[in-house]
Amino acid sequence: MPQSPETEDDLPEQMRVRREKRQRILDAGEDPYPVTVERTHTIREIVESYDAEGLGPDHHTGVTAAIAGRVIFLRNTGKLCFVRLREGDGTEIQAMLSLAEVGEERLGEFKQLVDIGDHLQVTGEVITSRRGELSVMATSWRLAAKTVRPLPVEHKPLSDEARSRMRYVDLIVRPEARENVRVKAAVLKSLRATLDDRGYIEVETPVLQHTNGGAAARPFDTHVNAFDEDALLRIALELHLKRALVGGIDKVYEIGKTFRNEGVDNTHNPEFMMLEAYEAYGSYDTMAELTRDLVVNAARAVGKTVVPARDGGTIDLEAPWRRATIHELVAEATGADVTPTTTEEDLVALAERHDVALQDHWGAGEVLLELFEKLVEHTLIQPTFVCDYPESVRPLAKRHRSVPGLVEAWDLIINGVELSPAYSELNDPVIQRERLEEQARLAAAGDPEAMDVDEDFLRALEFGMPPAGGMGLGVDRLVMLLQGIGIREAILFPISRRE
RNA sequence: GGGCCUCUAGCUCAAUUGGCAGAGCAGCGGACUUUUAAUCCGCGGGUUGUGGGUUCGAGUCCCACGGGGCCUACCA
Repeated sequence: MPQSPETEDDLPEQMRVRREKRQRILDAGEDPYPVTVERTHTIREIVESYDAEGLGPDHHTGVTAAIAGRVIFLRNTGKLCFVRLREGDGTEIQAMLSLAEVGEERLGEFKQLVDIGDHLQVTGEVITSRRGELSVMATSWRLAAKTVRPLPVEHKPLSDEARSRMRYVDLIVRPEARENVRVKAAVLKSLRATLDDRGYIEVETPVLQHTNGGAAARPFDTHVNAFDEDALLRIALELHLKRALVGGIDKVYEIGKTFRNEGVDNTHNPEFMMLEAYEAYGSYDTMAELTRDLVVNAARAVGKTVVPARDGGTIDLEAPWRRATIHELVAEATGADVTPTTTEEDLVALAERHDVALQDHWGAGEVLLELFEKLVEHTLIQPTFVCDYPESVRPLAKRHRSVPGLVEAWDLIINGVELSPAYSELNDPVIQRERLEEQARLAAAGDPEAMDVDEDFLRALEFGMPPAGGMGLGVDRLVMLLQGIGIREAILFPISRRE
């Protein structure tokens, strides 16, 4: 835990010692935090250039290198010191400091002043040690940046709390933490590449909004001082990307943060990365193909096309994906006959038989959705497109081309978790207004997640939005799936309470 | 929101029935020119989350508050 002691005397012993070392360096006329240090090679360049086994032990390459990295291991023996340096990508190399090469004074200072955790620069010949390990035999050393706080023990895992609160420390001591960062970057790069290859245009749209819309969620409140107006943080990207569609950006996507002022648990963080893509003249069928490509390409990009499932099995993302209607899935799970014409009364009775609690104001659509979420969703381990929802639970989707009462929408479930929704997008401004006004009635009745009537969005639709397919994808959840980790590991700096 | 668990040295964890607060790593001093979580000798390091209470005596028991976790509920 960070501390702010009143005086130096209050510092924990190890911090006091390290501060004293910093001061001693200053007193000796050296800079413990130089602007820059000499660096002729990255550690990676050296490690990749030499094959220590091929060279054999005690080999001298005759090549002099200046390298820098964080001290992660230190062995101060009498006249020969060993120090393991690591650079940001995780590459490590050993440096050796001998009495013969650096002299008694500098060797003594090294032992006195350098700690595990410091950033250190050494210059010397690239050699192999007597044990055959690729090393730099230093002729000089210099601190690149002094570390005044002791690092945690490398061999014991940090507590979960310390991991997420002090990710900077987690990244130093845990390779998986570093890997998660790089995997997420690779996933983002792959998502963009898949979309860019198909001719999609990336845009950015406002985070600060006047109305709540695009999803069912509680927003964060904020305030715009310049207008003295209250505002909201967006819960989805949808309504602005559709405005872009109206304007003729026929294939459009955005990757960005969205914010939902709701629960925090192992699959929910209040701010999270969302991808949404819209394609003019597409439909939820073309979005299914796109989504599968996005997920499979991302999986290939990080070399994880077969991932562990939470039921102990595995998921082969390259295998065929199932497609089933929500009615079929609920029927399958309950053994009851469930179809789009099943009455609300029968659905309520079915919920009672399966101990699914309902809310009074729900209609048939909400009851069906609740049955699905409580009885089916967590059982869908292999990738499944859950299709064709009741109109009332998907207010932004277009009516089904052949089944009355349904809309063309699907949810992709993998490993029991919703990863991606998609619609054939509603573009009739009259019906859209009716649906949003119904949402506004729910909001007025106290539903904190209901959407507002976004008059500007409706005005845009009135100018004509082409028929379109649209999809969304939770980027953090894709990383969770590929890495088999929770959301607090998939997000570099997840939310936590003020300390 | 409800229930259960947890918070002790820089880190990870011990501490019997309420009876001197400990270990490993890390740190400090010493030895060691080939170490890999070195080894050996010696030494420091604590407001036991915070505030109350019970008690001759509290890390331990009670109350309140705070942080974290799990389950549950809610929330796509």
